[in-house]
Amino acid sequence: MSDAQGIRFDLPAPDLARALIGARLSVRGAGGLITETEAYTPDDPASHSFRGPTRRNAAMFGAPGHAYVYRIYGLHWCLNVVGARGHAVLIRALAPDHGLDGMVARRGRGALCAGPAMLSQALGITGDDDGRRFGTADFRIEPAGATPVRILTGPRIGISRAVDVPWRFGLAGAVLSRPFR
DNA sequence: CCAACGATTCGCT
DNA sequence: GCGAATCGTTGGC
Repeated sequence: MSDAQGIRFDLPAPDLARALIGARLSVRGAGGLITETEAYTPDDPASHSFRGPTRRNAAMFGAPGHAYVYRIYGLHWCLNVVGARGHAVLIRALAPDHGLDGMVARRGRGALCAGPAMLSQALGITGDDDGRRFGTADFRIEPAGATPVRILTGPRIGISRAVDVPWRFGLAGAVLSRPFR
């Protein structure tokens, strides 16, 4: 049949993080296959949602399938996909497959999408996208293909708490922010 | 109120 | 490998 199965967003972050590996993210005409994700849950000390709703993390406590975009180090933006209430998945890397010209224009020299802030810059994602719903032509995530993919796991990057929890996921052999070991 | 610190990246050594 | 950039959020007094 022709009905395209959409992604089920209403999941605990670790499950959604795995499901998003190999899915296609498209933002205003640019995007590609998601190759690296990290999961953050409400009872996770490393998560922005750990201390309950605030102005910044409001989207994490909103409806599933929306974006949570936050500013890091006062200068970069990071994109998350909201799952079940208080759960979110950080998109850390992408294998670009369309809209390359725009990405190059926004990124300049260097890797395009091999890190959460690089990816946001390449796709033109900013705080204006915080709370936006995935599902329109200009802002969407399509499910991974039926082809089985090998998914690597490991500890998350750049956090100072719950450093050993293995909630980082990556597509084997793809562009990543850092290698898995 | 004020000080410290990021779910990072880039450039230089 | 190391440190600067840069500012909103957080946590302590």
